[in-house]
Amino acid sequence: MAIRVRFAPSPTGELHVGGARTALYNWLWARQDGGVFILRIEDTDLARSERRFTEGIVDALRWLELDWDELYFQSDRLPLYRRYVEALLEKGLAYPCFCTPDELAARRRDRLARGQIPEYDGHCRRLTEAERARYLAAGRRPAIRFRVPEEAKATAFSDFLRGEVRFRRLTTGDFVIQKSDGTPTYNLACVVDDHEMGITHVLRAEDHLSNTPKQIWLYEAFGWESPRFGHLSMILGPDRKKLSKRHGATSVEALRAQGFLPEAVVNHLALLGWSPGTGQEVFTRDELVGAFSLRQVQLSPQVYDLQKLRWLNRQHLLRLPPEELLARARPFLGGVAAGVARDRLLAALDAVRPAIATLTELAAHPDLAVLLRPPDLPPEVRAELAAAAAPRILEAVLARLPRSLGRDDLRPLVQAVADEVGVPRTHVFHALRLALTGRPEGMELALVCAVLGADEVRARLELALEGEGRHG
RNA sequence: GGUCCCAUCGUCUAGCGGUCCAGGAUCCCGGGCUCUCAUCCCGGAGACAGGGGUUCAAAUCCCCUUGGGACCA
Repeated sequence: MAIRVRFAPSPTGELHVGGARTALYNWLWARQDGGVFILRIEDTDLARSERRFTEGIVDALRWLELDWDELYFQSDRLPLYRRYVEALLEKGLAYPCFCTPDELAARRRDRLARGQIPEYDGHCRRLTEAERARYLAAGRRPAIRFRVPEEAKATAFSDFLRGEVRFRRLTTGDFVIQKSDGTPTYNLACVVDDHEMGITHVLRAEDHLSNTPKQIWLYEAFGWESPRFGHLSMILGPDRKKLSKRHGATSVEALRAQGFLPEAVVNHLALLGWSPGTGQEVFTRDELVGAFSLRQVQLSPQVYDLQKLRWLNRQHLLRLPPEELLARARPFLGGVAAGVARDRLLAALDAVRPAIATLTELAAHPDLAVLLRPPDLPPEVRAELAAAAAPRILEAVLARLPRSLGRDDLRPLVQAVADEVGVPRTHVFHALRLALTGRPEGMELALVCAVLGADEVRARLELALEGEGRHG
């Protein structure tokens, strides 16, 4: 039977890299297994969920091209959860709890002071009908708690990534499954949905490991077969703490804005906690679907590292066809590319790409601006071009400039000019570079000339000489 | 505080009892290529947390300690 897996984010923030990795691993598994990948938005916490986050997460997953087969919103399913809570109440497996947050907090302090575990003390476990009626009459809205069976306090399950996980005892007592406002808690909604949706394997991060026993008891209370659970490691920041906003670019959205390619982000996330064992580092999405295996996932937490992402991004950038590179770079180019002919743009982007790691760097690279339009020559550059042999060098280049200037044509030309003027070849390169680009460093000059073309080179040289005349 | 998970170069990892004085990638450093800055190529530095076992043999298995993380509050 094919697997049914899901990714179930809460829309309380942007999609961060940890969530994205969980989504990716589920997706890879489903795709290579011919299974079903379900996206479920866990938006029952009305206070913390926001629509814009839902949209952001969905956008981010689309951008990563992690397509889902089914989509659900828990907020559409509230009556369902209530019905199942009702069923537990009827079976006596759950009960209303009228304790207020203040009362709970006070009693928890008491327990702590006496050195006891700060679990729920079961205050409302055995209320009589009369007592319940009195609370209701007083206007108290009850939460619903799950009655944890004594024998369930020690429980174990087989994690399909970690093997046997054994909990010696529970530390929370009867836990809430429905809040006093009638909305379900995470564990309840999660169990109901995983069952209703026929989830076969729950592949999620380690932060849910300690929730698993509670969910298993719920499955038992409902009389359902539970899915199999597997818990991935956490992704940490450089300080080895759970990744959060203060670590900078931790959301997929932020990575996108910084000019990372989705295929690079996917590649990087795949390698963060998984290894093919072959030494291959650069993967296309299809290659990942073929190579990925849960047997090779690392259980220790990993530190998120932008360096490796940058390197991978560069590898993927280098592999893009020029047309595709332009399409990807477009949103980042802004005014730099305004009014530039398409062919020139294609050639310029292609020429600059070995020098950069991200699309933002590409757009901001000085070499790119210089290839797209003539530079303003700064005063010190003008001065240098007016001094010594520079004017003679430029004149000589102009005189020998061929009709078309390929990448291999510059070197002989420079050599000839050097011989003619009687200066070292490097002086010719230097003067030419200054005149053409306005800067002392930059990409290979022959490439600059090839991209610019003979006409543009001539125009820029004339401009430089003219300027020299004016200021000389 | 309790419960659970984890432990190989700074980082991501290979290694699943002998082929490991531990391999790859990234980062860093040096050299080469070169008109410059990069790219690229070559080289270098850099790790089995500690201690006990088990075994002819342990990075690999077990235990303890230490460390890191998560969850419940």
